[in-house]
Parts: sequence; C-alpha cells; structure tokens
Amino acid sequence: MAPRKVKAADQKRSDGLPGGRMPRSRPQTRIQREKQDIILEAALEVFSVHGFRGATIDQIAEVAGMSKPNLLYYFPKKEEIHRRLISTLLDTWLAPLREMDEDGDPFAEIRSYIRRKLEMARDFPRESRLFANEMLRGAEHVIDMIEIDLKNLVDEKARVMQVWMDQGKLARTDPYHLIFSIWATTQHYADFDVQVRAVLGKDRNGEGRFDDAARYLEQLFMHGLTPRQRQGTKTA
Amino acid sequence: MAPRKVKAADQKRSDGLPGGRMPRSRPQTRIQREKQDIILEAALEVFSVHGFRGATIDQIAEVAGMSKPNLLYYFPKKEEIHRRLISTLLDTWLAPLREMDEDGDPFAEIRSYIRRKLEMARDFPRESRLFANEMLRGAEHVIDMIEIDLKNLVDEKARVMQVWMDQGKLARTDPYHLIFSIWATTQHYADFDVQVRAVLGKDRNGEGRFDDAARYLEQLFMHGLTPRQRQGTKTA
DNA sequence: AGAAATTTTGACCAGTTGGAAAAATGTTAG
DNA sequence: CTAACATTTTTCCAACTGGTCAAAATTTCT
Repeated sequence: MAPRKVKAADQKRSDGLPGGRMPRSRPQTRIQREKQDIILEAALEVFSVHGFRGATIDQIAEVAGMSKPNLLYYFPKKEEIHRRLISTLLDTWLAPLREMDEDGDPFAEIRSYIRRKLEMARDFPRESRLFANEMLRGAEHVIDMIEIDLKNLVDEKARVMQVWMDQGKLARTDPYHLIFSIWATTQHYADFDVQVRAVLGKDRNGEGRFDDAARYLEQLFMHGLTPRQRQGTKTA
Repeated sequence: MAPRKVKAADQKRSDGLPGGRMPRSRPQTRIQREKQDIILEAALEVFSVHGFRGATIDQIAEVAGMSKPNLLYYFPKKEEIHRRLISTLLDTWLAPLREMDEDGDPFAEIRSYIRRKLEMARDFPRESRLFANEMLRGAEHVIDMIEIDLKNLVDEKARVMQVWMDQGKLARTDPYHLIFSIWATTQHYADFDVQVRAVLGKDRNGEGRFDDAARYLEQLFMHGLTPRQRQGTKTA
C-alpha cells in the first residue's frame, strides 16, 4: 500500500453550526432560513426513502434545485442535515402523546391519541419513514433522545394509564406495550404503505383506507381495553 | 470531457446464475453451497441494517470472511445476493399465515398466529428488518410478489375470517386491517427493537419483554375481537 | 501423480461520493 | 459608488464503490 500524504495544517471547524465561510455575525439571513428549509425538505424526501447511507448529497441537492457545493455551504456536513431533520422530527412526533390528558376520559383520550397518530401517518409519511429508517439501523443518531426524552414521556404516560387502570376505568394491561401497539398499528400505514396498498388492491386504494383503519383500530382498542369483571383466562 | 473507450467485445452473461467463470456442468459443488450460505448470512446481517444502497460489497465480504473478488465469484452482482435473500425470506415470512386453519377455533387460530409472528420477530429480527427496509423504500424488488402471492394469501384468509364473523364467532371488523394490525404489532418488536429496549429501560430488557408482549397482545386481540350483542358506542 | 476443473488472490478500473478551495457573482449599508 | 459581506459556481480531489481480469493456489477426478 502506498503511503498517503496528509497535510498537517488541514484543520476544519467541527462545531454544529454551519461551518466553512458562513457568517456568524448576524444570527440568520432571510435567504439562509429559506434555503435551509428547502434543503431540509429535499433531504427529508431523499433520506426517508434511502436512509442515511443510501442517500447522496448530489441527490438532495438536485431535489433542492441547487448545486452540491451550494448546498454544502449551508450544511457543511451530510450528517448535519440528517441530525437537524431528526431532532426537529422527534418533537413533532411525540406531540400527540404529550397531549394525552390525565384528567380526561381514558377512552376519549386514547381514541384521540390513535386518531392523531393515524393522521400523522397519513399526512407526514416521509417523517414516519425517516424515523423508521433510523430505528432500523439502531438509532445511532438519536439514541440519547430516545433513552431520555422519549423514555421519560412514556414513563409519565404509563403512570397515567396505570392510574386509570387502578380506578377500573381501563382494562388492566401493560401500559408500555399498549403504547407500543398504538405506535406500531398507526405508523404501519405510513411505513408499509406499499404493502397496504398492494394487499388492499386498486379498488380500495383511495384515502378511504385511512378511515377504514381508523374505524378498525378504534374498535380493536376500545373493545380490547374495556374493563371486565371476570377474566377467566383458562386456556386449552 | 474526454471520450471513453469501450471495448465492443465486452460481453457478459446476465442470467440469474453465478456468472463469470463459474462452471455450469455439474449442478453445485459442496464448497459452492457452503460459501453461498456464508455469503447470504453475511449479506443478511449487512442489508438488514443498511438497506440495499447503504450496504457495500466490501462490508459483506468482510463479514463473510472472504475477499471481495472471491465473493463476486459466487454472486457476480450485488443485486443477485439481495434478490436471493428476499425471495427466500418471503416464503418463510408468510408461512404462519398460511397455517391459519379455517376449520380450527377462530380464537385459537388467531392467538397462535400472533404467537408465531411474535416468535419470528424474536428469533429472526434481521429478516424482519430486511423486509421492513424493503417496504420502506417502495418494495422495488418484491412488488410483484407482494401484489400477487401476498395479496392472494391475504384475500384467502380474509375470506376465512369473514366466514367466522358471519357465524358470529368473531366480532365484525375489517379482516384486512385486522391482519395489518397483527403484522404491525408483532414486527414492531423486531424493527423497533432499539426503541422498545430504550423505553422499557435496562431492568425490563431481558427476553422477558417478548413474553410480556405476547400476554398483552393476546389480551388486546382476544378482548378486542370478542363478538358483542350490543355495541352502544355512545361516548361522552 | 498429473491433468483438469475449481477457488482464491492481487492488481486494477471507471464512476461515484463527500467535501475543499477559490474565484466569481450578488447584495447591502454607508 | 464601493467596501464588506453573502451567495453561488467552477474546478478539483482523495477515498470508496461495484466490478473485471489474469494469474496463482487449491481441490477434485482419473
């Protein structure tokens, strides 16, 4: 192997901020915000389909309608785009769960949580897929957020549900797995969209499938979570 | 731009079989089968995490413990490895649904279907992720199989469930979405494993989480699908 | 053993990728 | 207008990518 020459004076800034020759004086130009938004939008499009490694800067630049170096002027690192996307996403993503209100009616709360999640799957499928992609490859870039913010939020809501169960308003189950199942069933319609469409066939393929899903899930969870007096779980 | 010279006599075979200098006389050598298995195993490892575009041949070769040219001797195209993996997978993946028996007890059938799917998520998480990856990016490589084999199978089982519902043995719902929800909730434990672990925390992280999941899902679906006389869905 | 076939390796290639440098072109405040 | 700054384009590069090829090493068959 031939030895490689490395310029010793080759130093770069690696702070999170737009590096290179980007200005730091004034906080943000109008044009900066605009272009960054365009880039993030394009990146979402590409990352959500190909994942981080599969996506290329050229591709994103093309979708964003600008040259690669121009794009790199705003986000000097590919990773930076991805990180921005993800951290913005996580907030939006958890909003519905945050809104679940301890003082509300358990069934109404859960039902509207399911609805909202399903609406998100319908209206922001790219975000859902970006998230799924990230999870699939081990969540390298968000593991901290998941382990802290997400966990705390779920812990909190699990406690709320526990209270509901103790009050006999909700069937006794594992609140964590209950939350998982809501995530899974709703996000499925975004992440596995192709499969859902293929299986439903051309005729049932309009946006109506989300209404059907909403009806079905509502029934499943409402019935599934109704408290019962006797749970004769004698199997076989 | 400099003109590129192209050798006109540069012909390659592009049939599905191992190309290059591979023999065609005898069907398969022992060593061929062995190495191909090793490669497929390594490829599963890599593809399931990074997706098709994100995975590199070098990476797969390294995991497989052989040189890249050596690997390419067995699978002359990257795509070929992927295809083999996927088509093998789909069969295994659908097996549990195929076993759902019209003449069995509806609840027993559905329960054991859920169990089996959950076991697969536990025992073959890489396969599940490979599949999820494929779906996320639009199922390019399997769209036909999905649209035909998978759809047919689901159509058939949906009819079975419809019969059960007509007989009053199962609550009336959309059988398609019922199947979707089983897929979603079970595969979630493979595809979103990181998230599940993170949320459950270190203490609940053993394999026990699958038992908890099984219990929870059983309750959810069994209760959720029990037929009811009156469905007085008057809320608020 | 020895020929033939199979398997493995090392050197190599053209195209792509993330990114750097710098020059060229706006834009704006004084 | 012009200096100072912001934005964009052009050119370029080293590392990596999927893949080739001929030669060498090994296995298999007679």
